[in-house]
Amino acid sequence: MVVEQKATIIESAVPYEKKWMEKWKQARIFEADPDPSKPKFMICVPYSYQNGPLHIGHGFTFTRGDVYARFKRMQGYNVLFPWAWHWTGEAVAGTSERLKQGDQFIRKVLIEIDGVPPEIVEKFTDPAYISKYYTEENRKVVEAIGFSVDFRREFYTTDLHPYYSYFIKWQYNTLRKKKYVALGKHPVVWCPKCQSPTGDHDRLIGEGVSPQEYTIVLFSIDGAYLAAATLRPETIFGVTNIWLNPNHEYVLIEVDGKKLIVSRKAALKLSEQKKNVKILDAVNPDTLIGKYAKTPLIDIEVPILPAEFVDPDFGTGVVYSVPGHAPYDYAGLLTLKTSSKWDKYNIKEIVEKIKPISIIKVEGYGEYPAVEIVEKMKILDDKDPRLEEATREIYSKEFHSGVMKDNCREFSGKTVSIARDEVKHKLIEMKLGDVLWELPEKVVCRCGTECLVKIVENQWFLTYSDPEWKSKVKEHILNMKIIPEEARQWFLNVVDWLKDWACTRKTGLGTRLPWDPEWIVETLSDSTIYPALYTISKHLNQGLVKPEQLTDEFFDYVFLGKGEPAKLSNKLKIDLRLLKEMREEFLYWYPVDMRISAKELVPNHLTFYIFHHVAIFDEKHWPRGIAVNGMITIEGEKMSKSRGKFIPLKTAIARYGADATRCTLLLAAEDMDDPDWREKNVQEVKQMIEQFLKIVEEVARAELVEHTYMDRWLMSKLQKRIKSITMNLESLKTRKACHEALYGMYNDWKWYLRRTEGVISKKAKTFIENWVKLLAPFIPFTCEEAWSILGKEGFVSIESWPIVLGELISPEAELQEEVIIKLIEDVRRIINLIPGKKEKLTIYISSREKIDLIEEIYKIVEEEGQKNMGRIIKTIISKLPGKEKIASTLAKIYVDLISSLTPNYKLKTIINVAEREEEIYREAREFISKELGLGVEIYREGEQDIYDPLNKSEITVPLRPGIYIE
RNA sequence: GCGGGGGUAGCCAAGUCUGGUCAAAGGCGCAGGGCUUAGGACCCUGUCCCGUAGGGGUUCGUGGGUUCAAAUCCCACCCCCCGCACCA
Repeated sequence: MVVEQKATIIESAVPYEKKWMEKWKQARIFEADPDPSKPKFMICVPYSYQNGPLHIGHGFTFTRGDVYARFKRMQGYNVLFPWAWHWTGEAVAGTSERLKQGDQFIRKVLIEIDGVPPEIVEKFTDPAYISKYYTEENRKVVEAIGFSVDFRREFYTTDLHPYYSYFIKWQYNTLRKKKYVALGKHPVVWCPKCQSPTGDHDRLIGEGVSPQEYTIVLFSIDGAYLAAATLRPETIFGVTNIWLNPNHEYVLIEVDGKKLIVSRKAALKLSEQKKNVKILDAVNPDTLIGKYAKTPLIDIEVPILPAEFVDPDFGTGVVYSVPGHAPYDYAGLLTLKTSSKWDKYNIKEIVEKIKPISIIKVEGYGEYPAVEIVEKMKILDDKDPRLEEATREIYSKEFHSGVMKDNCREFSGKTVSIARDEVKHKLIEMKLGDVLWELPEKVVCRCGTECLVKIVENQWFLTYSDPEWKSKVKEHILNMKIIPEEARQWFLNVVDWLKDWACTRKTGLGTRLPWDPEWIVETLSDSTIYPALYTISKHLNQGLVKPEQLTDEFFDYVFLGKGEPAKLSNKLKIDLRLLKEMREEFLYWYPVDMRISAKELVPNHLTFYIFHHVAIFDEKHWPRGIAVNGMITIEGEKMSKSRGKFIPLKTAIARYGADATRCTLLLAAEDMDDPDWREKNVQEVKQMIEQFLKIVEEVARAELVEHTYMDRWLMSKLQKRIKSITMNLESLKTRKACHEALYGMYNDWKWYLRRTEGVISKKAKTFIENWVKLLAPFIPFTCEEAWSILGKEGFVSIESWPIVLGELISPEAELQEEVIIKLIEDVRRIINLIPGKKEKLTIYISSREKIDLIEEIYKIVEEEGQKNMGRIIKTIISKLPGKEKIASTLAKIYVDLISSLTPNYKLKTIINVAEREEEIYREAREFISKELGLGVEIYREGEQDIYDPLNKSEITVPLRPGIYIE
């Protein structure tokens, strides 16, 4: 199959990005082979479904993966970051089908949103072509965005691929042997016209509606049964009558050897859910109304009455009435009492005798909650729309806090939620109950047909509900690295709640089930352990092994170590060395160290991924880590092709370049927060990246001086940045890490230049080199460019990650700068407060005696917290005779100083810097003067000839000088 | 309903685990200044309220509580977003 090349040109807005992409490719620096001398790190992201272009949502998750891969690679790990394409599923077939039918909307989306050239859209009537097309295009996007992928290992899924389906066959045979696959049946939303399940996106109406389980309760009458459907079987003890809608026709049907009376529509529904449903006869409800039927379990006779609120299209069209606890039923009785419409039935007398029966005790209500709420809301008949609301209220209250009263046989004293289940089972056991699946809301298929619920028979299930399997999975989840931590509980909950999963389909692309080939393994079920395939796909892609040679025995050996390689080599005619090499390679790379995905996959794919690994592999090969992240919004809105809120990655790259796209995404969110893509942000980031490159160019050109006064500070800051960026990356806090690497470093650099007045030292160049490295995982193209501008050989992508050099950390240099910044800040505040022109700043440094007080007061604060001001004041008075009057003010300033500095600085640092305080201001005098536009004079408290008109020198404390402005 | 996440200044968004350095990072917007032929970019300053000296007052969904001290801990409530299955 040939896919047109012109459709797949991806051009970045930034010229050098293409250059580096090609150089990487040429140098093959991202191809990873086993290397026993290095620790390995295998990272992957879930492959994406090839039914459209990769978009910025993919971009977000995948960029996080790439950043982590690049980071680990620079840290010296042998990193494997593989890639593949998901073709399995029914959506692509749906697109083809719609296109064939001439659906203009889908055509428009393909051309206008996805950017498919109009002349080839016609070929999209072949589902395989679609996936092929997007795979070709998206591969180019993955390269263009700079993901550091080993493309030798690439594959796509389904039996269209030479070997993928052999792998899936092995997987399913293995699961079946272990009894994790079983036959069963399950309800689906079904279109009778299309004769297929109607998934959410195949619907015109009823998105998100899923089948709900009703209990059928059989009331016997004349050798047949009235089949009432209910969500609340426990209310059977409060039944007073049965409702039929007299305006509609009912039918007598035979199911499982029993004769049932239901509405005509219900008969149709039942026939999709039960075998051998036969319609025997029409039944006119008039012939039943006024008669009595026998209630199961309690054997009492209840009358059959007319009610128009009964919807014959819903459930069975037969409703049993519980006026004590169901507002509709009580309202139905009210209607019968007040209206003369049904006089023909002569039921007035019967109706008069009916009294609600109280069977559930619920907080906040008396005997008859339904009666109460109907009266409270002043509802007068069964046509009142507020009955919906009343029903919801009572239903919910009783379900959550209701307890069955004494008149409920063996169910008395049980909570409603438990009794409901038990009554249902009892009824079914007695063959006086059954299950009916119903759609709580109307669902209409895209073809325009109203859907119903069908029970699909002989469906294959993955038995996720198996308690042993579950508990193994849960135990492993407790031991995994899960990022962020909150996701762990979510996983555990999902495992608890997961039921058996229908793992086969009849339509769409995929792999046939080996033992039952009319079924195709469903999309979420054929993509669980494929990362294992990456470890050997490199060899398979070379064509040295034919697909037919990939038998179950082959995979048993390579992945599970079963069997004798020599024998197997003989049998399969696979070179023994190659066979062993594949086994070795699997053992080298596996398990997956980190899998990164959006959080929407937690309740399905990611959990399945753990389940299947646990089921199939040795424990040492189970996944080590999972990181999940939020889902993209665009300008605050959910992504949506139909509303135009959709940005393909190729578009972002073409508009802003790969690095700006990556960086904008990374800066948008981390953990489970949803990132928001904003045009304004990406513009801003693009400029910032340009600014960064400009700085690198300037430094590369600059005449470097040997040393500046700010070098120590700059190096110290650098160490802190390295530490923080590394720590954040380690736990995939990509937002924080990227922010600090870009803006944090930038701020340090700006301050450095501001202080040195643009003079750049050799150390400063070191800072810039480190900056390039620290940014390399985030904006790799720009960093390669920067690296070469700095005159460096090779790729920064495979340089070593900076490590913290403890000896370069200088708290004194940092504190010194802080003191200067604080001084300037204080002066500015005062300048803004006092009127008039300011020309001169006088700084007063505290007397030397005050330095000793720092330690003494520090000790008091340590011992007693900040409470004991008295003791601090006394200490000050004893050390500074004659300062009694201002001792309390000084005490406060001291305490402020100490409590603000001690979290970051050791006492010794503070004292050392205080000793040098005068020197610090004298050194920075010119800078301070320039910053503030004031002349600067410096005095020490107590100095002779001191100029101090406001007596500011007196209330000074070390590192908190007095200020006088005039 | 169940499960998960969240409500912070004009807006976006950190901080919450590990209470005090938080009137609260960063960005945007806005205002003033510098640079520039001009604009853009860039740089500096300001941006809750009050204050002619580095101070004070009131804030972090709402209401309580714990504490010398709460955006941060505890309880209750209100509101928003996401998932709930055969769909990738």
